[in-house]
Amino acid sequence: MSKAARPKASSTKGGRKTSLPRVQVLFGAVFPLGPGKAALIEAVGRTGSISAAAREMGMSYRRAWTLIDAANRCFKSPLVQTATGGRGGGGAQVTETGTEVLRRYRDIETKAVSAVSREVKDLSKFLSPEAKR
Amino acid sequence: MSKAARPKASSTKGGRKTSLPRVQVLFGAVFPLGPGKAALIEAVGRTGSISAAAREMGMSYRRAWTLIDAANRCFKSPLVQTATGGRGGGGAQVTETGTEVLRRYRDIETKAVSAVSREVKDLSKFLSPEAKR
DNA sequence: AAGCGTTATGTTCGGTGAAACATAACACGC
DNA sequence: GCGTGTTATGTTTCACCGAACATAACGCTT
Repeated sequence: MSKAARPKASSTKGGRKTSLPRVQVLFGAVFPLGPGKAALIEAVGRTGSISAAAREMGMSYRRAWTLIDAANRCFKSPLVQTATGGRGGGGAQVTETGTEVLRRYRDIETKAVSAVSREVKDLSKFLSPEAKR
Repeated sequence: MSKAARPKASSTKGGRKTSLPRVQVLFGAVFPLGPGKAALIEAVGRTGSISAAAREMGMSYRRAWTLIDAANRCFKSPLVQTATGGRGGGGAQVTETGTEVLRRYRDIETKAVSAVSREVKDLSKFLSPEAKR
C-alpha cells in the first residue's frame, strides 16, 4: 500500500491527537485483509469505479485493480463487481458479499482496537521519541 | 520474517485444528511489533544468544540481528542487551524493559485475539477454499 | 599465544513488489 | 462511426528485502 493510500492512523479527539493502533487481522498466511484494502473497497463503493477510488486514495489504477482482483479471488464470491464499457466507460460496485465482508471486518477492527486501546497506549510510553513519530 | 520463522498460527485444541488469527498491532506507521519479533526476542531470552535464537527460528543471524537492532532503537531503552567476547564468545539477554514490553505485547495479543476470535472464524467462512489453505 | 563462539558489519545477488508508462477491449452517448 | 472513460493487461524500471557469504573485533578458556 502506498504511504498516501494508508488510512489515517490518527484521529483528533478533544483537541488532543490520539494515535490509534492499526490492527491487522491475518487469516492463515494468505490474505491479509487490513485497513488498506478495506478502505479501497469502501472507496469503490462510494465512487462507483476502481479508477476514482484509486485516485481518491492516491494510488495507481494498476495497483488498485491488482488489490481488488486479489481480494475477489480470495473469497468465495467477489467483493467487487466490475463492468467494462457503457455509460461513463464502465464502473465497479461492491457486491452483497462485499458489503457483508466489509461490515464484518470493520466490526472485528472496532472490537480489536477497543479491546487493546488502553494497553497499546500504555505500551507506547516505552517507545523512543523518534519512534513515536 | 522467513516462513520457517513464523510462529505457528494454528493450535490443536481438542483434536480439531483451529487456526488463530494473527493480530498485528502497528504503532503509528513506524515499528510493527508482531508475532515474529516477539518470538525472536523470546528465543533470545531462552537461549541467551542471538545466534542460537536465529538458528532456533530458522533465520539467518544477520536478519535476527537486524530485527533486534531495529527493535532496540525503537524503544527508549534496548530490549536486548548484548556482549561480545568472553565465555562462549559472548551472548545476549533480554533486559528488564524487554521482558516488560514482551509481557505487555503478549497481553495485547491475547486480548485482541480473544476479542475477535469468533468474528474472525465467522468471516473465514466467506473465504474461498484455496484461500483458506 | 591459540582457539573458540559470538557479536557486528560489509558486500553481493536474486526475488519481489511498486511505479510508470503503454495499449487493447468494451459499450454507451453523440 | 467516433469519442469517451473505464476495465483489463502487458512491459519496463527501480527500490527494497532477504539470503548467502565473508570478515573483523572481542574476551574468555586453554
